[in-house]
Amino acid sequence: MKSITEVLNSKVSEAFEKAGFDGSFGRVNISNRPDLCEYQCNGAMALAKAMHKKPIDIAEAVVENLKESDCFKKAEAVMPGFINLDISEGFVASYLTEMAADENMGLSSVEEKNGAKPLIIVDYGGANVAKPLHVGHLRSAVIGESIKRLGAAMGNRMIGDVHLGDWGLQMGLIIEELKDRNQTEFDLSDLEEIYPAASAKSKEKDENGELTERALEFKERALAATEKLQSGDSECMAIWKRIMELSIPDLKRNYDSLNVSFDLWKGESDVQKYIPDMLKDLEERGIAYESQGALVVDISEEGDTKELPPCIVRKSDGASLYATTDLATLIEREKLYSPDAYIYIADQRQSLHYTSFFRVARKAGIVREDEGLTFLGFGTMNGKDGKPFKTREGGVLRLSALVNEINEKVYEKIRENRSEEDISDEEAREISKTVGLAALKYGDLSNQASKDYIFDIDRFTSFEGNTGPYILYSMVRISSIMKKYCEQGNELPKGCVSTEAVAESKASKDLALLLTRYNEVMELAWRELAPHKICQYIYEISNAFNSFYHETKILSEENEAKKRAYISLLSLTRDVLTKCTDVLGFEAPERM
RNA sequence: GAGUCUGUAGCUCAGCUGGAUAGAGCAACGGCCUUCUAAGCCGUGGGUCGGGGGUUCGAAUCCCUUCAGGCUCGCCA
Repeated sequence: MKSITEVLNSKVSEAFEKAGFDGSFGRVNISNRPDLCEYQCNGAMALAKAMHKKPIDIAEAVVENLKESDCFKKAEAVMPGFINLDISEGFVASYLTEMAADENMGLSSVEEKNGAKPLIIVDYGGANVAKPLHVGHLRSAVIGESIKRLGAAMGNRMIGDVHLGDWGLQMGLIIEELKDRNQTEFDLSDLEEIYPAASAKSKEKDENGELTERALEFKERALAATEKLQSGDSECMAIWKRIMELSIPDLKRNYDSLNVSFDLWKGESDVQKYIPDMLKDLEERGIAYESQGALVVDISEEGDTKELPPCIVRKSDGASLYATTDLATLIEREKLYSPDAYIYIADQRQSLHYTSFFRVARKAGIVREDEGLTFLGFGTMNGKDGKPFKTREGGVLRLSALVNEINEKVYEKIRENRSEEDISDEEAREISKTVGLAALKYGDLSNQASKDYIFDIDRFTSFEGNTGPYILYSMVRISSIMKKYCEQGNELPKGCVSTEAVAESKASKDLALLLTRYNEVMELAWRELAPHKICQYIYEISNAFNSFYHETKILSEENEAKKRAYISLLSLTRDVLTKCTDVLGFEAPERM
């Protein structure tokens, strides 16, 4: 279904052409002066110079051709040459009716490529086995999940891969720590304690800030153990398997609590087998060469503002590193899935790594020319002081602790507002989880992904204004009305929004106009990989709905047809909000 | 030093393919619960869009310059 802007564009372009002007100037925008009009076209002013005409004359000539259109309620030319447009209620209603009848609510699916919808792999999460998830993993999980869902909503076939860090030094550290403790058996709670202890041991420093001998010795052993593991030592492998057995279900639980899920639980260990051949091939084809003992690939390209360092694909000690694994992963994905595009979601600070590894992938022909490689870098989560987020004690905050803290605050809030008889303790706890998650995710996603942002628990849980709970609250209000409407013995109207409902008041028209923009907002958010645009959109819808709600008595409306018309408008509002929040990765409770 | 990103109200953020009076939320102040959930609604005050140039009929938005801050800069991930 064409977006409302596209429809208006074509109408206004036609009017330009009919008046003898270039139709491409007939582009419309949402008005920045809502007091004057709903949409505006500024093309007459841009055109005036080239035509050597007064902008107002052009505008007036165009407006003459718009007067008859049943799409516009008002079309007027205003000095110096603005074309101000109001959309007719009838047109809005018919657009919304078509939208309501469409299974995708007017969202056009992406085009097929080679007979199938595009296949896109999203690489996010970045969890490390044996290390608990901490707040640093939050953004990747939340943004990645949203991008994956958004892509799917647009009709793409999306595959989310957690891309586990399961083959690195942390394994060696744990193996050696177990040895030091003479321990062979361990469970999850042991593991949660062992890794931090081992990590601390390897970083132990003396009063001068130098690593202690014990730390150096321990780290050396851990490196050796990692090496042993990677060469398939059976004892190390056994421990590794046990760690994986314990850790992966735990990670899944953690991600579950965030409503985040992955289709693939692949890790670095899965792609080790591709590395020797890959490096050999790179070297034989002259793409990689030795430099200072390491194997590197030149990645500089014309147009670079700065000479980029080569990408190291094998360390001078022969070990592999980040780029090696990422390239090998790409080889495996090509072999297994051969997708149309990749989206990597990671900390902005890794952007150099991604440009460099993308270039190697292209240069080596690991991915096809037409295959998309996109890096979406996110900014740091800072505390109120503007510095990277830490606990009060200065440590890293576990994700689970953060989630619990938020849920607890939401619970308190519910108890402030609802009594025990009203909402049972059990239900209140359930609702806290749902609302808390929305607070957390909306707080994150409503900021531009690429920017740093201040993570302020107090603000996110205060639930006033532009927050996740506000959105949910609006949805709950709608649900409540619909439920009562059905209890009065009515059936919910399906797929028809009447002109009467749109024209009821300024509030209803505002709401209706916002709803017409659903498909273009989703398309824009997808094109720019910008979930915050969806947040902004549902915030505007919530505002418009609440204003409407406040001034319109819905259930007590005596005119049944009118009541039904209101309900159909609210029904579509709820559907749009539900779909948008679903894409953002949270949902509304039945009540709150 | 080089590259890169950011700088918009007291605070947190939108707006940036140039358009008419720069928008929200929080905080401050004032109204609205016998009526569909007040986690709400309505209103008031608050801004040299870091500074300076330039392009343009028109700049928060484009270009140059300058200041301030963040981040990155071959064997960590």
